[in-house]
Amino acid sequence: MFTIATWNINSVRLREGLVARLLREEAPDILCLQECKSPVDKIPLDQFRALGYRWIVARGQKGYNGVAILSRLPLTDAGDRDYARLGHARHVAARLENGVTIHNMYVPAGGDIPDRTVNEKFGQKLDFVAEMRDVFHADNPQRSILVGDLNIAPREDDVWSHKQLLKIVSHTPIEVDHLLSAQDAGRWVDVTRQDIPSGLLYSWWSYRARDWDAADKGRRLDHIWASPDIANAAHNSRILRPVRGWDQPSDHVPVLASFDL
DNA sequence: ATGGTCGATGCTCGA
Repeated sequence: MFTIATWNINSVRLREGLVARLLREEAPDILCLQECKSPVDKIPLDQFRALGYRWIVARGQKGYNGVAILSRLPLTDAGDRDYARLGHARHVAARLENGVTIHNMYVPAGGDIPDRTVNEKFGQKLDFVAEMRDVFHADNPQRSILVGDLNIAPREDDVWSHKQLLKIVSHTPIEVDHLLSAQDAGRWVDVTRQDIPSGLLYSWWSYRARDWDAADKGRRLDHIWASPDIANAAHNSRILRPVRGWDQPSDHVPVLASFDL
């Protein structure tokens, strides 16, 4: 059995202490981070290594994006893909000794206006997710786990108000269609919703609220998917809402799942 | 309809 966590950390250097706290308190076997906002050689790896996370696979760039996989189980670098040819560090994969492949993804946020004719970033987001669909269609994932900040909340109960968010980037019908097409192309199972089939679930709350907890205007942007051959091994999904209340928090909280493999 | 807050960078952009 192993546990995996995904967390958009919004600067791994600023929040090195929060990462260490999560590793100490939850001790996931694998932690996938997004928005590290750091070149790989400036990620503070020594503290993570000291906590037992000796295997690290990462892609980085200065100031923006960046993905990293910290693991206390041996794993090897399984490459990356430049989805939508953006030249951004938004994907990296790793392989465990049991043959399981882990994809760590950071889908573009997509800007404010949900119209690709006036907002290039929205088009890039759609293209990114469409390429995910094509890749998974061409080569159906097996013994694979996909985690990350997908920046789309697909279900009505993944947002605080379905109606009020229909024209808000992250919950527009075209984004949801794209995400579900990518999920379906790979026969991916949404592990979090397999474990927690109903009810409101959020993994992100904006910084721009006076009181994020009281307002509770969240969205489920962070996901854990599994290929169908291992999806029944998944259990014990959790979203760590209290982490949003830690000092100097990320606007995202960790999402976890366990796999009996 | 608007503005609200973060982080990295370097006096602005992306989220």
